[in-house]
Amino acid sequence: MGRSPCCDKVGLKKGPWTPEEDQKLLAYIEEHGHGSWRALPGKAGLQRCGKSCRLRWTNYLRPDIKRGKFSLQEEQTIIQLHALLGNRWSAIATHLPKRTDNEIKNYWNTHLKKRLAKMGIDPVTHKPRCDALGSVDGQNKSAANLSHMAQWESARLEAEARLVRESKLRSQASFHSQSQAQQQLGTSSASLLSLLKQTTPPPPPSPPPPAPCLDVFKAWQWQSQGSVWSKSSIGGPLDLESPTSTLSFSENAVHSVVGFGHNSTAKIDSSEAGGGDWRGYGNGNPTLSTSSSDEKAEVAAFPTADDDDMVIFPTTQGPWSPSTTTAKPPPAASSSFVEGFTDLLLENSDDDDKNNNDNSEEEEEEDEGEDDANNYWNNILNLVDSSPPDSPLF
DNA sequence: AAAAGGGCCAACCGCGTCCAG
DNA sequence: TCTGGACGCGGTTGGCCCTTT
Repeated sequence: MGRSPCCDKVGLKKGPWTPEEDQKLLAYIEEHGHGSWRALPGKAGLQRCGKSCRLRWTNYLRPDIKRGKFSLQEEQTIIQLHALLGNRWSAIATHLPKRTDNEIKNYWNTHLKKRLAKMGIDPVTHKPRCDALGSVDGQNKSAANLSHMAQWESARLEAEARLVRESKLRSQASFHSQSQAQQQLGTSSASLLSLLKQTTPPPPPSPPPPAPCLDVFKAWQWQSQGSVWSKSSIGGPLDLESPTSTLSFSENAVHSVVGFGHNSTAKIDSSEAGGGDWRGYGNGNPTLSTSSSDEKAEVAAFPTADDDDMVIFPTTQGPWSPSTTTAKPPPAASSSFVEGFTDLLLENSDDDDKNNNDNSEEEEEEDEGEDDANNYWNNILNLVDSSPPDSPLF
């Protein structure tokens, strides 16, 4: 493949932007919008290629860009999302609305990557490194469990995403095929979470789909009230009987735009869910839950490394409900998002993070190894739980 | 005080994807 | 269905600035 660079034309300026150029670009976009980037430079009187203009706008001139140091919360978000998404900076940036992907990427490469390495966590895989975990068997096992959970979840997501896509294709082919697809979805959920089903009553029969629109990714909803097994933000009784998945079909495909950290319901219209942009799911990282009905089971299930021993994570922050499954209690306190992870971060902060020392007073006891790893991944899971619904990934 | 080294960040490059014709 | 233009994304680079020697 390969296309010639858009700035091959002689006479086009490259390199740092001058204030005059910024002003021209700003003024033009404010008045006309950017429209076609290709055509913009000529209209705006800039000797730049459209790409350069776009970059300058999105990374610097855009009015909604927050500049300056990253807050601790932002750091946590980046790290946790990177654990789930990898180097998909644009996707990560959607969770930090006022930060650009470029900025996040730079910050990661220059600060966070090093800090994680210092913590003994591989910044690429986010797995604790063996040499840093200590030699205690329990610690190693715990780390193995945690990474196993993440890997299992990734695989699960990939499988479900694939099935959603397939179901969409089928639904487009014919109404009959659509029913088939749903059957497969149910089957998939059943197989993926069969262990879970062993300990919970079977879900009620799924009603026929009202429309061929898929509302995917209803799971991981933020529950501000802290109810572990709660229903979707729409309300209604809690369905503990359907821990399978929450892929639902709804009449109206809606984009629900809710701010990060608030009650959120991820909805993706059928075009996105089926034939649309699934790039974000390519590596199977983001979380997808499906259900056979409109019920949204607020649960994420992970096998441990033992695999015969399912761990059920409440996807909300709140008290663990022992009545839900035979599972173990949550492995670490997810209730303190900041404390656990922040301590980890601050503990390993470089000198350049001294501005965050407000929290350092809270650093007290630390259970090295297992607790750290638990906190690390639990916070990642919590973050997924609270991910913004308008993200292309969740 | 000057040179060297490293960190940081804005900008560029090339590839992948989307979409209209 | 195919093709090419346009855009978006992630990796990389160049150069400024700060710190260290």
